[in-house]
Amino acid sequence: VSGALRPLPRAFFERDALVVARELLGRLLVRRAGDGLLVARIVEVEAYGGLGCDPSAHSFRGETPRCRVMFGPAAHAYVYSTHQGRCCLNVSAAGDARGQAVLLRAAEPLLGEEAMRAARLARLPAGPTRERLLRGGASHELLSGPARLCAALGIDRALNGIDLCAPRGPLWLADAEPAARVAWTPRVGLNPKSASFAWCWRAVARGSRAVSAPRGLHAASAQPSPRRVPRRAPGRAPRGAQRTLRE
DNA sequence: CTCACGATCAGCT
DNA sequence: GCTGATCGTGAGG
Repeated sequence: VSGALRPLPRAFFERDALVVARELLGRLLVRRAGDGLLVARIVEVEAYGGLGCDPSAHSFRGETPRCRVMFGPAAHAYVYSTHQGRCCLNVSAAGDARGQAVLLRAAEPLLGEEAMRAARLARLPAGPTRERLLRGGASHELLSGPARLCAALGIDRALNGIDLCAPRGPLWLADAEPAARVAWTPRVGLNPKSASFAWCWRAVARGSRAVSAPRGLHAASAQPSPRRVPRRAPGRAPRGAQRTLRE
């Protein structure tokens, strides 16, 4: 981690959500925590296409109190709550009231890993996952999921609506080398028979161990014109499983 | 690694 | 009421 960690300019986010998603891979998420900073490298995102265009976007049917931020200016935090009091963080995109946003799904800890671990542990019940994190291993699991990422960085709905370009704000995105290799996949956890399964809205940085595991149905039947690509991490043996990926 | 299951919550129709 | 932009467990490969 080097450089000034200044917020990316609003113009970065005033583009189509798919472009913003791609550009965000490899960039830094920075959280002010007390005296210090927590910094993580973004490795998995999902674009949400917005009003009338993306059936699984909260904004698909128009503005509601919950998704209001998606219709506002770009580069604002849309934090919504999901099961069990968990939260997910999005960044509003486009800024032209199309209702677009990008969900931050996974990241790698770069600075303040122990504080992130402590924040995760504070919410974890006794069990094998708690034991893993207590033993200091599994750092790739710390931020590997949208709600895990929020828990580790202390992001909750108190941050909903904040401007992520504010100079001394609690949360922002900073420049870094963009991810070199990117793969697009369908969204996690939706039905392969649904029409929207053909769309690849999810982007991951290839080779990162912190990418959240596929849940629910497998991506192997993605359309259109899927290409089967063996997934491998640098320096590791190829894994047995194959996933359908589109460049 | 994968899958199936269920906890128990806000938002919406 | 019903439905998830989820996560952790536990069993199986």
